[in-house]
Amino acid sequence: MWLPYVFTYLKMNESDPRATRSRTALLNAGVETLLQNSNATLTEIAQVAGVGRATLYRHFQTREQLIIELAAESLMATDQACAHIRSKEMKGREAIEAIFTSVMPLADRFHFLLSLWSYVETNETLKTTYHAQLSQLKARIKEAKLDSSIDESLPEEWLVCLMDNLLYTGWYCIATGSLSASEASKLAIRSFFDGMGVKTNNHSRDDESVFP
Amino acid sequence: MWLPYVFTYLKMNESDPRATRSRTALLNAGVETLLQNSNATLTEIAQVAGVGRATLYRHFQTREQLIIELAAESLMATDQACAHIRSKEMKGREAIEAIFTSVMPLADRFHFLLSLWSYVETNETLKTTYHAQLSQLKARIKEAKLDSSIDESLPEEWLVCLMDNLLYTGWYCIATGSLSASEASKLAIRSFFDGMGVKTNNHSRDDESVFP
DNA sequence: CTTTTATGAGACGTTATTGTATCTTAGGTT
DNA sequence: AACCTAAGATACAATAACGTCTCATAAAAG
Repeated sequence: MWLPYVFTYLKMNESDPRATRSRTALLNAGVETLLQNSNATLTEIAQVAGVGRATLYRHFQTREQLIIELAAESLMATDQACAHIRSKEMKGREAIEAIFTSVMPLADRFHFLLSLWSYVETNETLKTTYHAQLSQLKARIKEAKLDSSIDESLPEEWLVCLMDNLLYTGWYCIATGSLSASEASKLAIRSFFDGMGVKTNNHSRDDESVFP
Repeated sequence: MWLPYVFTYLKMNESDPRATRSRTALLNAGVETLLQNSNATLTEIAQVAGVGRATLYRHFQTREQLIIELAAESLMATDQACAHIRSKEMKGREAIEAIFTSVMPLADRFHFLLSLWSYVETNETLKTTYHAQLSQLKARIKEAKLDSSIDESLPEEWLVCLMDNLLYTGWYCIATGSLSASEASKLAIRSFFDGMGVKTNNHSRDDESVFP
């Protein structure tokens, strides 16, 4: 499992099952609590985790370090969700559809990451990882333009931001319970390539309507 | 001009030019400062406004009241930007295109409103206004489905959230300087109805590409 | 069974921000 | 010119949250 090499703070033996249990509980509680309220206190996070506040401070030196590590885990989760896209060397539209399909079940983590971006911006390791992901995404967009899946006149920044926000839209609809992750990813793919108009020609891979 | 009837707190004569000047400066500084950092302090807001902190407290009883009033102004701004759509009784796709065109120059206010939603949720007047706007938007979407501009199988919640996020995408690109409000609204309209694929048929009103 | 170590509870100090109050000054009205 | 009133500076009190420290307990290791 990914080791938090981004910083070296460590007060105890991480292989002790009590320490592993506490740390995992804190990270999970951190995402859950901070997604609901980005100003949630450390006391609230510890309570949700079911551990003492002093224990939280044994695992994370400061509030900022907890958040940085939560952001690192979210980045790593989305990165690992896309690992098969790299290993299979998917390109263009195929890769973009796979990104939507793979990341949408993690849309909560993705949204969480964006909501705490001001913390992430100060951490060089996280910025490096994020920018590596962004470069790969831009390469896939460029390929989709070459294979005529995307109109090549469209600005790259708009396309990247649109993909981010389609993931957000999916997260929102999943969170409110109106869509499953699968439905949301299909709608995101359709929104991205075909828009919300009535379908008039058959260049979409998934031809049948998302809803009967 | 819209009077903040949502609450009756008022310590001084609002028609005094000094009071009007201070209040306007505080509201503008409030949006600017809180957009950058939703946790900005009242001291920071007063400094950006160029008024004393005590003056801020003469105009707004608490931090929360300032924010509620900022949200009210943002709601009113977007509502007034769409007034001509109502007065001309625009429907369906025409109305939706006009919404994008009218609101996009106010995308910063719109984004600001969404970022402070947790405050708004506690204010009945703001919620009422927002839900009235939402009902009108849903009516326009329903009309667009009837005039075959939107695939009627698509879920309403997705469509509404997508429009919100297209405005956010526009705001982001305007804020980073890569697009003008006009360019952004055209891209939002195209993204919404046609998606990012290569154009293969001519059902869009604005047929020429956004970019040559 | 003994030793080691992670943890929980609680006390404490520090800091930042909010909110209140007062006095003096200067802008606006009559 | 006189009067009224909005504002700026500053001091003060209260509160919330962060971060540190200590002691006793219990879980894990040997």
